[in-house]
Amino acid sequence: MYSVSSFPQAIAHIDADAFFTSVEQALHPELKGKPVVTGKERGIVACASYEAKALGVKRPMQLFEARKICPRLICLPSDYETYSLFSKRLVAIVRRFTPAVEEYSIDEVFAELDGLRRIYRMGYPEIAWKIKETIQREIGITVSVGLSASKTLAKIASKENKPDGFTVLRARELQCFLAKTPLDRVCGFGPNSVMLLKKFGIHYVLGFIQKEESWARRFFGKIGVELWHELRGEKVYGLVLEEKTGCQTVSKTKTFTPPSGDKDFVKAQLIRNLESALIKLRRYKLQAGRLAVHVRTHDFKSWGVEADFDRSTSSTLHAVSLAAELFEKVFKSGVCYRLTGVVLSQLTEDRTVQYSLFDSLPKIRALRSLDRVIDGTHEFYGKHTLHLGTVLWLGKHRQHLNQRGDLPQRKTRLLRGETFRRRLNIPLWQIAV
DNA sequence: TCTGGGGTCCTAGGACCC
DNA sequence: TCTGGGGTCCTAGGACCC
Repeated sequence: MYSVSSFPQAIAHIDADAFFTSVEQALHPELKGKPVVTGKERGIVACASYEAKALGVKRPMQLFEARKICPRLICLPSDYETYSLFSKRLVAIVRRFTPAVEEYSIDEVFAELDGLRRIYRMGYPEIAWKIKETIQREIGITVSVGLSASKTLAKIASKENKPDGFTVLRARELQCFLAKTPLDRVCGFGPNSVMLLKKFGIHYVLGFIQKEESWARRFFGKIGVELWHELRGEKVYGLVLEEKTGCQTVSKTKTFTPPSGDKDFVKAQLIRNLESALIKLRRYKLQAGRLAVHVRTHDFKSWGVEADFDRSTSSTLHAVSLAAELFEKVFKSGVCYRLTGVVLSQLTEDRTVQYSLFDSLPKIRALRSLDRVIDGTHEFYGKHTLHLGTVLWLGKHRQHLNQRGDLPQRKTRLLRGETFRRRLNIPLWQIAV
């Protein structure tokens, strides 16, 4: 099965160890050696330092739970902008060695090393080691590196000796190595695939690749075949070298406890998500052509529907009518829900406005100016200072939610009609949309 | 493992057409 | 009333990733 003694290609996977907390520790040396987590803003552990992990803190754990386990725990809010800067520096270092670099996520990079041996006068493992060492020296955080013939194998290898790991997976060692590699190490095998494989008596990766290719296709579809080849050291997935061009969707979902069957309340949750998603959309100067609305019931069943807007939009008041329409389709009375969410898709840049024959230009302009006011108010007074009236139904449960700390302690005043208009200083007809 | 939030991609099945 | 075969597009749902 593996006749070649070494792979013709070499792909390195570089994975930063506990990235967010490592950055914090690099920036604040007094945090080094201490149990640190980030995620304070959401109340769950987004990332735990190895010191915290050693004490049993895991991701995603509720913060109060984590504090129970470890009273000395240092909780920090996630500072994504700083982490992104570190991420860019890390990528830039790898690019010095080879132009074939994929930014897989904020803390992971793939690099193709083919053809570099002659330039650097060293083997692939030595080049990979040099990259690892340079990153650690220059930005002060450790990374784990895996080197093999395919992305999937390189990723398995980088996980092997975390943190600060360095694992080379050669063709001749593959069989031995995969005989001990559990299935969930494979990027692409989630809980469902693992469960199915175990039903066939397969518990390690070697068992999977010893099956026929047709078998992999039959039970695991396209991805199954791709992984089957990748795991045998046959490269299927190339590196995606293009820089990421913005996002393809913007979504916002939120779970609420306890679950509720109150239609107004559930709808208010949904509209609030819509507001948040649109704020984000406008911040990126995008507009959406399509909206999806989804809910999850108390017993974790999900439903969703989607539809196109009559024209691309980033306006809250414009979007809300379609959201309400879709909500009617998806909501069933007598059912308790625990989550609502929206997904905005078919995103385009905001200047390419498509006016239909029946759109009134002044009305569109009015909606835009209203959104500017809304965004400006949020910047000044904080998010969700201004709401659509529907959202006030949240107030029905406000007291209860406040006890749980789900809502900020803030007085809400209903601005309607004349007061609203005067506050915002916009002509009355603009509000009556 | 009793489950947070933001994403991407795949696929089965229905509608509709020839 | 039953009815072939094939194509495309769309929708809803699921699996998986970080």
